[in-house]
Amino acid sequence: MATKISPLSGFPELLPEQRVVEREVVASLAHSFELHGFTNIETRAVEPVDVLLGKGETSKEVYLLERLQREVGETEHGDRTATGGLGLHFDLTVPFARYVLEHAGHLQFPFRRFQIQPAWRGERPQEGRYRQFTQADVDIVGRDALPFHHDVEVMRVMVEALDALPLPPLSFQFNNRKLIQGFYAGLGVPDIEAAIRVIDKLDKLPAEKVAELLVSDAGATAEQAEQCLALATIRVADTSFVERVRALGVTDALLDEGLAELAAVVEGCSAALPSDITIEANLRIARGLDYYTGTVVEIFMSGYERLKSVGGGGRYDALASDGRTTYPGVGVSFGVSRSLIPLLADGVLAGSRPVPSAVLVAVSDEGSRADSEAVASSLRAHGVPCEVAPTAAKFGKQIKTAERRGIPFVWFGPGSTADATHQVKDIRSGEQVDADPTTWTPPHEDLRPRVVSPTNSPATSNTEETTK
RNA sequence: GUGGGUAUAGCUCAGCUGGUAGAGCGCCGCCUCGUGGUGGCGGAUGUCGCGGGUUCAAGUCCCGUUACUCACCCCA
Repeated sequence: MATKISPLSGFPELLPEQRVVEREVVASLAHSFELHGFTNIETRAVEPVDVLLGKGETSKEVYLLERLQREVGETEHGDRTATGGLGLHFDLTVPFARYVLEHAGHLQFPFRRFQIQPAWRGERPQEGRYRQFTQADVDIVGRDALPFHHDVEVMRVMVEALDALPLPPLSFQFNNRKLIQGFYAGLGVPDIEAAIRVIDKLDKLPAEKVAELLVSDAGATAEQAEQCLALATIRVADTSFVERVRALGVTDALLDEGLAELAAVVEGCSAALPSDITIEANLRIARGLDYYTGTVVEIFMSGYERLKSVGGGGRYDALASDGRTTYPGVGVSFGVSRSLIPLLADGVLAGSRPVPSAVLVAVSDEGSRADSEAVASSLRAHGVPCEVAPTAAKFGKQIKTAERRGIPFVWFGPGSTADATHQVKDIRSGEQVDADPTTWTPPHEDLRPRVVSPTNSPATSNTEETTK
C-alpha cells in the first residue's frame, strides 16, 4: 500500500539544477570565510530544551524530539521542557554559545568560526520563511573581552563574502545599540528598553502612532518622542550621521561611544572593494533581540524587500557565560534559504545544468561499451566529469539524451566516426572536432555546473544599473 | 494560532444550468535503418485530494476532512 506522497509545507526541497546554485553559494561563502581565517564547525542538530529556551527567544516554535520507543521512566508529555528534553535548534547562535562553553578549554580566543547549517522553526511558512532553512553564520568570540575592531572585521568579511555571490544588490544597514541607548539616556527617556522596542516598529506603524507609543509605553514626553523619531529618520551612506546626531543637541558618553563605533563600521565596510553592496548607517535599525549591546546590522536584498532582512546580526557582550567567564561575541548571519529559494522560484538564478557531467561518451553498440568506458576513464583522469551513454541507441537519440541532461559535449570514439578518430561535439553549436581523450578539456565555464541568470528580471537588471 | 483561496495528465490549466474527462507544453514512436534541435503525422498517461450525502446520474451540488497556498503575527 503506497503512502500518499505530497509536499510538506515549509520543508523545501530543491531539484538537482537548483541544488547546483545552493551548493555553489555555500562553497563560495565557505571560501570567503576561510580566506579570512575563519574555521568551520558543525554543531549537532539538537540541544537540550532549557538551552534553547534560555536566551530570551522563548517565542520560537521549537520542534521537540520524541522517540517512538520510549525508555523506562520517560513521561509522555508535559515536563519534557523542564527535564532535559531535546529540541531542534532554531538558529546557529544558541548552539554556538553552548559549544563555546562546552569546549572553551580546547579553543583559542578570539575564536573565529563560521557555520552553515539548517535550522528549524515551527512557524507558519511563507515565501522566504521556512520550517527548515539553511543559514550561514560567521562570528568572532573572545574570552572576557573582545576588542571593537572585530566588529568592523566580521562585518567586512560578510560584505566581501556576499559581494562574491551572484545575488541582486544588497544593502547593509548598520546601527549601534550604544548610540540609541546613549541618546535616549542623554535625552532622559525613562524606559530605554521599551523605547527601543517601540522604535523597532517604525516600518509597520506610522510615525505619529510610534510617537504615541513612546509616550505611553516608554514614558517619554512629547518632545522626547519627537527627538527619538528625529534620530530614527537619519539614514546616510557615509559618516555624516555623526553631525546630524550632534545637531539634535543630546550629549552622553555612551552616545559618543556609539557614534564612534558606528562611524568606524560604516567606514570600514565602505572601504571594501568596489561592489554592488550598499553600506548605510540607518539609525532606526534596532533589532528586537535584547542581547545585542553594540553594533547591529540588517541586510536587505534589492527587489526582495518583501522578504524583510535576508541577514542580520551584531554585537553581544554576553554571548555565553559560565558564571565566572563571559564570552563576548560579534557576528552576522545570512539566510541562505531565505534569499536563494525565492530567487530560484523567480528564475533569477538557476544552475547551468542538473548534472556534473561535461561530456556524454557515446556508445556504438553494447559490444564496444568497454571502449567508451575507457574514453571516460581518460577524461576523468585529468578531471573532466563525464558519463557513458546509458544505451547504444541511435546517435541522434544519444545526443538528445545529452541535451536533456544539459551535458554540453558528446564524445564519439573511433568506432563511431567516419575516419576512425576520436571526436568531440559541442551540441550547442554543432561543431565537431578531433580530440585526444587523454588531454582534451572543455572550456573552463563548461567544466562544472555553474550559476546562471536565465531571466532578465528587475532584480538582475538592477545589478547592471547600480554598477558604477 | 486567526481569516481567505485552491485541489482534474509529468507541468500549466480548461471543464457552463449535474449526463461515465479535455487543451497546450513535455514525453514516446514514425517520416529520416547510426549525428539531435525546425516541420509533419501518430501514440501513451488520470482512483478529477480523501470520506460521506443528495440524485436515475456528481469532476460539477451539499457536509466533513486533509494537504497546499496567500494574508495577519514573527523572524534567517
